[in-house]
Amino acid sequence: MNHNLLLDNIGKHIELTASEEQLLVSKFSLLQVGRKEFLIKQGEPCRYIFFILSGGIRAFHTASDGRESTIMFGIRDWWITDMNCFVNQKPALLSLEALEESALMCLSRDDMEVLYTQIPQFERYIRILMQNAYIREQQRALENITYSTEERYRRFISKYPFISKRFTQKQIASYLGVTPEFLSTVKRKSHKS
Amino acid sequence: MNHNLLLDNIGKHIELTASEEQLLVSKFSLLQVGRKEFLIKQGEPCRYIFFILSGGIRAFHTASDGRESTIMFGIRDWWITDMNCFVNQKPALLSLEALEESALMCLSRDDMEVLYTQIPQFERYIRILMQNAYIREQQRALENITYSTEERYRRFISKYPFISKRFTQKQIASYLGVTPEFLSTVKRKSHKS
DNA sequence: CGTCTATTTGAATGTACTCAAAAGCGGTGG
DNA sequence: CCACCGCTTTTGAGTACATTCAAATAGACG
Repeated sequence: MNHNLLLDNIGKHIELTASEEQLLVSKFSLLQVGRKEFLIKQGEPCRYIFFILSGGIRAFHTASDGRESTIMFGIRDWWITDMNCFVNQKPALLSLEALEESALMCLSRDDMEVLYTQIPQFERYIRILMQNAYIREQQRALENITYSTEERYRRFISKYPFISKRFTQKQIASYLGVTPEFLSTVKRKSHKS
Repeated sequence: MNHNLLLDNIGKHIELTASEEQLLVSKFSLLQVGRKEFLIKQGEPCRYIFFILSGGIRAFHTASDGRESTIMFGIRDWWITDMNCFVNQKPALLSLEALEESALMCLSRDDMEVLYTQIPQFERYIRILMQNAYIREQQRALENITYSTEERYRRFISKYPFISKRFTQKQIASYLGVTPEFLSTVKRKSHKS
């Protein structure tokens, strides 16, 4: 079933009864998207949070001059959304684009609130998720201001080997905050040493 | 009382009964520190999460070459800790230093777990805090890779006017990830335009 | 197979850092 | 309360890092 991966993920952090599992699963719907389709478009409302069953998703921001900054990559077993817009009901600052054929479980904000109230353990699960997300992002901010581009590239590929294999240099460059041309020369110099 | 500010902060997000408030408050202890004292030292364990009643705290990382990267500033009505180390019981990656005389409410990890279990609403409160912290840090990562130093400086002082008045240029530079010398020239050019 | 996009490479330019020295400012002790 | 000391801030010259623009090559997709 589609729900197994989701329930396994949740089961790593909390325990649910069979009826709670049933309620939880009933609030999700399945979405299949193809390459280059968008889950969320910058400027539009963002109604769902997504759990990725398969495929690959990129979350990015487009500045007024057209430059893209990649905020995160999502693959199997990861959650993804524009959290600020999802939680605070604002127009999205991010776009979410499928980089491959992808399958997702979608949960609306209203249903999420229902789950918080009816399954207190679900709120614990999400607390832990948010906590880990916060720790990760703070770590990223630290690395951004502390390390050189070369070191940040090395750390990225060693921390997310799956991602660095499946996504392009250009996308990784926009995650690191450098141009693809510069990342190319950094890699060349890095190999020589 | 010392607890009022804390209970007011919590009360913005959830409602507690009188007995829950009493239990909650009983788990906190008061700590007063002077200028230049440390709450946490990098490399040592980090047992507490702190709620700031008054004063100012800086969280920073020191790299092997001695450079400091400021991760966050904390003032009255804010929570602060090295979350990764507090949650996962690892040696701290950050130091927390008082920049002024400060008063704090301290909560240990074990007591926090007790509160999660005994007061489900407290877990909701922390879920919301973690959610907001995640959103803020993601926003910061976005701004770091998208905007120029001048723009990031402008955004910082307009978002945190209190902080930019109370803390030094050097500290703000280390938060933005540039040298104090460069921040100085950026400010000069920014004024002229 | 052809087209479109990603990647590499190089030259010129701009951004940010290092090092050094002078000026400003705040805290502390006398 | 003032003077000194230490640290922060400013300023400038030289250097290293990173971008822009352009063109050639290589890969991916239909």
